Amino acid sequence: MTKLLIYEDNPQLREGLTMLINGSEGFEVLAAFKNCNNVIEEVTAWKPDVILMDIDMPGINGIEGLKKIRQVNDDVKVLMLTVFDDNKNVFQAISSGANGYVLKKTLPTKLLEYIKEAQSGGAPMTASIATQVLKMFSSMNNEKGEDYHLSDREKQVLQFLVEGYSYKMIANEMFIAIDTVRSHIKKIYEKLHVNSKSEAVAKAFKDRLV
Amino acid sequence: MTKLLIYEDNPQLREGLTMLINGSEGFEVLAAFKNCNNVIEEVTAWKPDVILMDIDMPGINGIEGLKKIRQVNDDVKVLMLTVFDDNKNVFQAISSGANGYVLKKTLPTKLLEYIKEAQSGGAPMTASIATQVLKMFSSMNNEKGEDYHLSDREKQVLQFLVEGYSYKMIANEMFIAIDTVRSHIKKIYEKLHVNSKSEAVAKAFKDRLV
DNA sequence: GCCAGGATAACATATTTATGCGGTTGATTT
DNA sequence: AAATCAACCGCATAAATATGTTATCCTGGC
Repeated sequence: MTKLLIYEDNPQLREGLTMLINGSEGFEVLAAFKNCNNVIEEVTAWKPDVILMDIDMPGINGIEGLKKIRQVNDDVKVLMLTVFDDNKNVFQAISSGANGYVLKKTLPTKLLEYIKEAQSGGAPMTASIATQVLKMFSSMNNEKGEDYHLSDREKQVLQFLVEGYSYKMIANEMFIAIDTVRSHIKKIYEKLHVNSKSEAVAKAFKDRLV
Repeated sequence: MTKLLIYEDNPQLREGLTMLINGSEGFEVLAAFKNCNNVIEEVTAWKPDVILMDIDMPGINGIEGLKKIRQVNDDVKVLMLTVFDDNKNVFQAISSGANGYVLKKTLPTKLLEYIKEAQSGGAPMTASIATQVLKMFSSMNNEKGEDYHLSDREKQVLQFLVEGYSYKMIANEMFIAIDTVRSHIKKIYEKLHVNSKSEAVAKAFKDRLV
């Protein structure tokens, strides 16, 4: 028997979800709340297997509710519900420890599948969410920004800078004179539009040149 | 009609997949190959909607095959198949432009669902894969490393360093003497175990202190 | 054959940074 | 009351960095 808690501010949807789930074999809604004001106490008292958490709630929103839950319980599976599939929320929910992220419009029978999937350690996501997650992922390390037209040698020097090498050390590593290192670095600064080592390093990280 | 290509070195599985898919309403396997040696030519010639790509193949493996495909075609949906759900492959596949990632053991009917999902722009993943993806994600930005015990003021100074400010500018911004800035920075270096501005900046990025 | 651009190098100079030492003050803890 | 610690400030010195200018060599493209 899968025991659930529901957090959803819309009364119709809250009731609807409760009815749907309670009417299904193997599921039981322990309680349903309209806000997260006492989420910690409620979760510790009821000890549910899975929590359905609406994201868009007045007062304490779903993400904050999720964070509160994770302060006291890492085991309960939390399935985020939302009408929007906007980027920011997905990312935040995931990094805050959500176990799944489903759109409200995908409700009817699939939801029960998702709940089971979450309970058994999976990470259910509706297709559109999964796509977003993959996009974020692949955009995160996409092809080391080839945009500044750094020459091979300049890229090499920048790499050393990022690793904290001094000019002298770089000259040694690359078997060139320190003055040549200077020349390269000056060129790099021009191309990156910076004027100090640490700015160059910061830019390298930000633009994933390294 | 969804048109597919299959890349799978195991003859039994290759045949089995072809049979299964061809026997299903609305799907057609254009061809099935046992390696990726001519993947570019094959894909351009057949123009499939979806490609099933085994990861663990001798010679050119599935990831490399995927990369080759992406050199010439960004539209075709590529669904990776594997027996293992090891971390490295998942990550590589995703960043190389895979549209989905499913375990071979989840084959029978679900696979057809996954294919349809991929074709319609979704990102089908088996539960265990999705879990991994989420884990990677959340491990990537977990709780701005509060581990170095930087004081509030030190964090502030570090922030300025990251933004490329010189000591003098920091002193101005913070309404303190430049010597105080020095003191703070020295303390920061001790705590971060570095000994230059750029190293501190690099560490700040790496450990997500900023 | 000429030209652009990358890689190399040298020299000079001003500024910034790193490091050592010293100190005062005020808030918090023990 | 003593101890601790963050925040503040000063002075001195050596090293590293930033900036400018100039020049050679080599390579690939027009």
